[in-house]
Amino acid sequence: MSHTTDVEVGGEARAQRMAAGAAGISLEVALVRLSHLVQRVFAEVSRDHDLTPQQTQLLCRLVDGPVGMADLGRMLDLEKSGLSGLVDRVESRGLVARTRSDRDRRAYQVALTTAGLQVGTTAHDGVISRLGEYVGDTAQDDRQHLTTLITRMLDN
Amino acid sequence: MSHTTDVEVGGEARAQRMAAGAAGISLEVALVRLSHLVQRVFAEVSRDHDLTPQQTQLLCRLVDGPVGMADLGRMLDLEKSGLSGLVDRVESRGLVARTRSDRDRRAYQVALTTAGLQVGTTAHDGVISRLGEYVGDTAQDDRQHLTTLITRMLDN
DNA sequence: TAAAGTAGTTCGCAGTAGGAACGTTCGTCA
DNA sequence: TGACGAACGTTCCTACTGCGAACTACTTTA
Repeated sequence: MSHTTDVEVGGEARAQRMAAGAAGISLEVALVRLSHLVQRVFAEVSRDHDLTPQQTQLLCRLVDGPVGMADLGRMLDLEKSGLSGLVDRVESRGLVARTRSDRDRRAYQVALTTAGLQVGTTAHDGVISRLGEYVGDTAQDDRQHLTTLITRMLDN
Repeated sequence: MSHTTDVEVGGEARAQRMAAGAAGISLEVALVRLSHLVQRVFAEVSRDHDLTPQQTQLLCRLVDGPVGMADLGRMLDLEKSGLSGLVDRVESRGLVARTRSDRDRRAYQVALTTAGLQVGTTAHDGVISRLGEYVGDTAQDDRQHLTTLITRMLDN
């Protein structure tokens, strides 16, 4: 009854499609590949700063100012327990600090420390500039247009 | 000398920018957000199939036919040890099988089993169709425009 | 003021992912 | 042919990720 009884191989029939590159693909597939590229950029930049991609993501989300845990969880699509752990680890590196909210004494505000602001800013800039290299020399009009298209997807 | 000595909070100055939504952002930031959206779609679809996002990613990469471990590692940006573990876990669910290559007796070919092809195909289709919903009623011209930009980035 | 809801934490667990050390097999060069 | 270096994978170890459940503490509501 184990899985070893059924290991017939399937799917060879589709192998004739072009195997690599990014030629002749649909927008949806392109989006998946793009996401992968962005993740890789994050991973590379993170390594430069001795952070994990998620930690970098957290720092980048804080450069515009402190955010409450609940909002942060929504931003990062994390369950509260997962976020607790992430903030714990980054806090233990002295990059982030928790402060009790004045209005609601249950809630925390998560803010960058001085060191965290430094790391977060350069990491953020690093991600943006590397992505900029991939985007290349696109006219300002096109950039604006594409940004609008993407924004519409995001607001969906 | 511990980190607890320096927890001054910085970065408040930037807080005046608009905090939420996707308004007034650069193309690069839009790309990061978009990547996040794709990851979320993967997570949702994966949950429907009782898989993790990475396992889904693996299956989706195999629907076009068997792939060697080394190529798979390049595709998924994984170190060989990480890939070993991933394939182990998916294999133990009977969704994938390793076969020794004929030409090179060190190498494996990873292929979907019959069950794996089923799951992989529906997961793949699920991701594509959900992304299609986000793309929504984007004009054909605009779709093409976006696809072209992304393709150029990927070929970089 | 009691009940219900919200904000976070802790714990346990499975999965992710890198690095180092290792065994095999392959290709090449003397 | 035989030795050596390179390539393909695996195992072990470690830190991190992220979910769910149970819990504490504060807030809101009725």
